[in-house]
Amino acid sequence: MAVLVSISNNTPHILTLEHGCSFPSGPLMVEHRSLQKGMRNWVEHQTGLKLGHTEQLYTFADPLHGHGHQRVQISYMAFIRQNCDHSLAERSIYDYFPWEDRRDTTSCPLLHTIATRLKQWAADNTQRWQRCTTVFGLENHIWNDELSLQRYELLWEAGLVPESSWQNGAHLPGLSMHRDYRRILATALSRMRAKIRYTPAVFDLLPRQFTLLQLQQAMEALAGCAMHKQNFRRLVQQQKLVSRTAEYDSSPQGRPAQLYQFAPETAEHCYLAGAKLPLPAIS
Amino acid sequence: MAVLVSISNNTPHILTLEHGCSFPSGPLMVEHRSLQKGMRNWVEHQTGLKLGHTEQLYTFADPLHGHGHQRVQISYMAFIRQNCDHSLAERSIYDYFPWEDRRDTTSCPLLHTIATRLKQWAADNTQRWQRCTTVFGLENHIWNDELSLQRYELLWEAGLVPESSWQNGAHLPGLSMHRDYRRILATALSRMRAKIRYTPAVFDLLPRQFTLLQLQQAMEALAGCAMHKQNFRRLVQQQKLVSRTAEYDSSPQGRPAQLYQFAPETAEHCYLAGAKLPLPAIS
DNA sequence: GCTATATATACTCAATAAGAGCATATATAG
DNA sequence: CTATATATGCTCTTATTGAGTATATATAGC
Repeated sequence: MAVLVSISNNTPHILTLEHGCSFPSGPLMVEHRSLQKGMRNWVEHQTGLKLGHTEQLYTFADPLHGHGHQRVQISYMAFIRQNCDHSLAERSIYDYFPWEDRRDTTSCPLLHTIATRLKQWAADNTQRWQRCTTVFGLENHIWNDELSLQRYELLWEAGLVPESSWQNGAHLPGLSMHRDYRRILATALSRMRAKIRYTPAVFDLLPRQFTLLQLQQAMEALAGCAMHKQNFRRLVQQQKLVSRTAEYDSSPQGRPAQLYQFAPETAEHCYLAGAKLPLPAIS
Repeated sequence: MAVLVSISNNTPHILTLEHGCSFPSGPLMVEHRSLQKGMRNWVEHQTGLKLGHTEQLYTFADPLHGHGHQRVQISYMAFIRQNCDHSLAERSIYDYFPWEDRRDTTSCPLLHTIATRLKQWAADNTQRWQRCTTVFGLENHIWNDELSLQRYELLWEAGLVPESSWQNGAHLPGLSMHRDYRRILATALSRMRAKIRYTPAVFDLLPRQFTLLQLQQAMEALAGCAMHKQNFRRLVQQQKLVSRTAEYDSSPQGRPAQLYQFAPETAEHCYLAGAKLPLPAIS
């Protein structure tokens, strides 16, 4: 099972089947040297895509409906370069987790709803409310973009998503998926946010040549929060992550942006985090 | 397959079988609700141990010797509280990776050896040498404790460990394991170093009550580098991670240290990194 | 009681790194 | 010439962190 991630319209998307309800998947092939090679192989056959940065997410027992059997599912996450052709349906990751996109924070009504309903759920259980505040960055806590899985699990426990068996009252907006696939997606989101921060994995999502603004917007799209332009560029250029090319972007308007390319000298490690815009604490 | 980690003698240890060459392992049980539950179950049956922080490491295809078949191996890492009784043989993690223990950096001859041999291997391949310097913190790079897997893989590629098929000349000191289990162990080391930094997982390795020095020494043991005492305490107490108990350590000599316990209010997230002692760059 | 020892604390200080703002340069379309 | 959108340069404040100095506290042994 593969969570295939790409960026379009400045938003992270996944490639889905069954109207956005499941991921492409394939068989465990014995003849391949490794499981990852096998996965690359069937993804390529199904979609014709070349995969960039790839990592294993999680292996779990998938109860086959109807039978008393279980099947082992191994989930992967892989990055796909922008503007690649394929036949699968793209969905925005934030269609599944609207609360994870905080790029536009000018009054975020959804988070208010969540806070209110979580407070109802926590009631007078202070430890439970403590968890809510740290995970959702409420009160005087700060929002941590890598806690997307914990947030989803908290909403699940609180019965605010349709997947919860004891779901009571209106659930939150956001597309659902089959089985516990939305949980896998939350895991993938958390992983990709961690990965782009400390490794040059973003460059596998961008075209070979890109403007610094495109790079920043890709980071913002994945992290789900806006960044300070000057500080971001300071960070990128200090680390010599990119080198300028001779070409310029043929943008419709304004000064043409210089095109850059990834300079893979520092391939193992980098730091692309900081430079955030102020995220007002929501109480 | 489970990498069971505990701390004794201020050093991280793993529980092993076959003279330190393999990990305890058990069957995939269909009747359990999740794979992790199943793993906990057979570990408990084999060893009688209660597991603390547990996470899945990696799933891989294990070629069964002799047959043309493969088997799927799911590896886990789990923490075990100090002073627990069990029947398995303990081995220091640093018996397998001597270069990963940098707590005593007063002239480290092994890293000099590694640097020399890697330089021979890199020869005039500058990109290769670049990788060596970033991963091993050579020249003006800093040592990153979480890159233990990359370091092992680099040594493997360079033919400096006995597992490399093209291993040429004398290999580095350090115990080996069956199959590619030492690679799994390197993954586990990297993961545990990352985990203790951002979560309160260390507390699953310590006794319920511990002194701040014990806590620091546990962190140092896992991270493989020494820390600055005052700064470490500042960090721990700023975050209110621990609360003092009424009791004191009955130490043989010196002022008795106060015993603390984990204060799980901040259960989801914390930061226990900094406060390192200077690590001289080795060139 | 004095000393050696090992711990526990209290501060200070300098060097970065990070967040945030202001200003200006540059190119294009209309 | 102007509106627009981008690309840069520079400053300033604040928080964090690495590192050092000094001192307080309790115990065991003499």
